[in-house]
Amino acid sequence: MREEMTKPEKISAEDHVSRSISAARSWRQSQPDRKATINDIAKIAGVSKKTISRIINNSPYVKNETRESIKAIMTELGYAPNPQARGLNFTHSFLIGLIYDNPNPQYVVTSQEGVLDVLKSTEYELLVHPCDRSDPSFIEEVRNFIQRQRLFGVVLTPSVSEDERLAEMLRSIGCRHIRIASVELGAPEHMLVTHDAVGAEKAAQHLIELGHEKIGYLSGRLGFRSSEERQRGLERGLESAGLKLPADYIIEGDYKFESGLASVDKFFALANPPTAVFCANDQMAAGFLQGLRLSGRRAPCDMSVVGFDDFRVAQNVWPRLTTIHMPTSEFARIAAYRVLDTPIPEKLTDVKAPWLIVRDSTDKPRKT
Amino acid sequence: MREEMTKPEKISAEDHVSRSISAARSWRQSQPDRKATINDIAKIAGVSKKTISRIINNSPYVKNETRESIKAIMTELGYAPNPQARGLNFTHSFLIGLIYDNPNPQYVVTSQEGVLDVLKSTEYELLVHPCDRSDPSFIEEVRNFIQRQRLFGVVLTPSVSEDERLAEMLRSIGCRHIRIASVELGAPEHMLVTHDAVGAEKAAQHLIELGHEKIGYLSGRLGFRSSEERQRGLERGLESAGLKLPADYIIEGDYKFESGLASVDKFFALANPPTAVFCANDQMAAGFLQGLRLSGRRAPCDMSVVGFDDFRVAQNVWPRLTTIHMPTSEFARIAAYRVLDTPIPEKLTDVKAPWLIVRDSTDKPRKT
DNA sequence: AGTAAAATTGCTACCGGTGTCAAAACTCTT
DNA sequence: AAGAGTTTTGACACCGGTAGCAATTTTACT
Repeated sequence: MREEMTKPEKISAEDHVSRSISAARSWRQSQPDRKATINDIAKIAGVSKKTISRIINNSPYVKNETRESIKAIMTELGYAPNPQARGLNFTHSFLIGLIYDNPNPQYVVTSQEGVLDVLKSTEYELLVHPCDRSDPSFIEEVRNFIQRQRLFGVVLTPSVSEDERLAEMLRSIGCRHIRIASVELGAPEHMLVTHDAVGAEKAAQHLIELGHEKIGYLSGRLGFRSSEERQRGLERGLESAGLKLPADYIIEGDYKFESGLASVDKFFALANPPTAVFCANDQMAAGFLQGLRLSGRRAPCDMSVVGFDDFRVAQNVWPRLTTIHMPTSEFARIAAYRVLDTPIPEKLTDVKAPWLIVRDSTDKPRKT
Repeated sequence: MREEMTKPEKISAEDHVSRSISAARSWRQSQPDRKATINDIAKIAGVSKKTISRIINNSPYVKNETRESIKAIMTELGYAPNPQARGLNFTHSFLIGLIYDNPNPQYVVTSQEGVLDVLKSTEYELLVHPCDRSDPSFIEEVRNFIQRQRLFGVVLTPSVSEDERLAEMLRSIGCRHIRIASVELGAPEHMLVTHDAVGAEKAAQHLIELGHEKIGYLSGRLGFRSSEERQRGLERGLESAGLKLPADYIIEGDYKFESGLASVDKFFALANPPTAVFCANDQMAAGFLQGLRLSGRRAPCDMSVVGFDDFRVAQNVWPRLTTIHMPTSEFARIAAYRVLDTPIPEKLTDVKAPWLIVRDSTDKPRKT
């Protein structure tokens, strides 16, 4: 198309690219098992480091032709910039932390993989960091971790996410953070609210629709916001049907299977036992089902049981649990996007409060 | 003790230290929210960077007095060297990778925390990396991950640990690695063998001692070494009692709950069903128990069931599972020590093959 | 005290990138 | 063809560390 003299110094863009590629190939010949650095790429392309750097960082100030041939070289050599070296200039590394103290492996793995899924298409990596809130130096310990690694930001899951001192520390050292929690505890820009109460309310409604009027609550660990919120939601649901949650219908659990099992006797020791129990999580509900069986009873005929979380256990017990589905993975993804300050994809923008999944552990109360 | 003139230039070591500390304090005054770097420490201590570096790296060529006062400054300022900057000089970062594709969250979390527990007292951090062996570019993907992050080393858990192409790639790029696997697959210096067959043999012995002679096997996913090994162990146990595992007593599962559930009908469809079933993992055993119940049967009276792993689910089902305890966390720790090339603490040196845990899902066969 | 050996310490370059700012190479006008 | 404005590019210092080797101080010994 274009009319050009075939002067040696006037070569087309394609030629430029293929010339670069062959330069890259011959470099690889001479340096078989060394990974290319920015300097190598610069040398091969015959430009300065800075220009390569511009391409790494998507600077617009690079001629298209130059960009093409450099990119060709990078592809040819499988070049990837060293994140450590990059992080050295910025004040942070390209690492995100996932800070958790949740004892439920399913929860941990689900959140973890949610975050990882988002990071996969970025230059960031995930550092996992379990912690122990009961350790007096735990704040210090987390701070050291963050500062040593120059973390870009962290995602906090319940129940560490509920810790105000931790949040304050993060604020004070200027570390980006998103707290996944059942309710808004602090500055909204750092919160990702899972609205446990709304989920619990749906559990209540479901039981009420089935005809239950005497509904008990098996709580999670004392002092955990999630447990309080789930109770609050239950109460709200009962209230809007003109019902109440009497104090003796609340049995204290600790989110573990055993406490669910043990609670059965406590509920049935009541003068007027409930006909349905809402458990603060699936683990306890599974324990509850087992406790029922141990005492010669069965769900749902002797007692309706509702769980919370909808982890795999909910489908692995018999009867399979009616439960509240918590979109844990989705929340983790959203948290990751927000930590990175990246727009949240449409698919996730309407992730909402947890919802009800009806299975086999709930039915009408026996004596209507 | 020592006789000394109180010349001004002769000050005691303690003075030196306290002088350094107050210098550090006043530095912090002037730079309230900046983290100290090696340069700051050097300036405060009045020595060169290199000397600080020597202390960071435990070089013996530093006078004790100097060391003390510099250490005091570091402690006072909470100084920690930037691992990125350090990694830039070495050919690797201070990051360890945990590469997994195990779908069992309990397994993942247990291994992960085992490794983390070891890394806690080191300068290394853990990068988790789930992967998908069915993805054709998975080797490439893992290689990119390792090379981009300049990982110091990786721990591989089953079943990625069984992948020979992956192991070959790691060898070729010179990345330290330990493969946790049920049997020795490659160079022993890279293997950590869990001896699943030995565990399975114990399961067989247990059932045989109870009087079972017709023992079935519910396999894990086809092509997984762990499943093959567990079968091999079972067969070995049977053989040494003069028994055999007939081909139709082997039902194919996939390690998931559902396949355990579904297998019940298959076993009972046999002309001469077994009186006991050894399941390749607890998940399937839990499913098997559920399947029994669904078909109106019960363990252990209608069928004895043995699992493998001893994860929490084993205690959460009813009847609680007799199973083979796999010391997953301990193996993960050992792998971590070996990747770091650190001596393995005594407590772990005698971690051995998995062992039997007898609970409620096994008993004598009904008709003796 | 003088000197060699040993113990400390610092200088300088470098790891693989990025920021600043000025220089060079193009446009477009006139 | 020169001048002015834009677009590209590069030189250089620097991020926070480490390595090699030379320089300095201390110690031991005559």
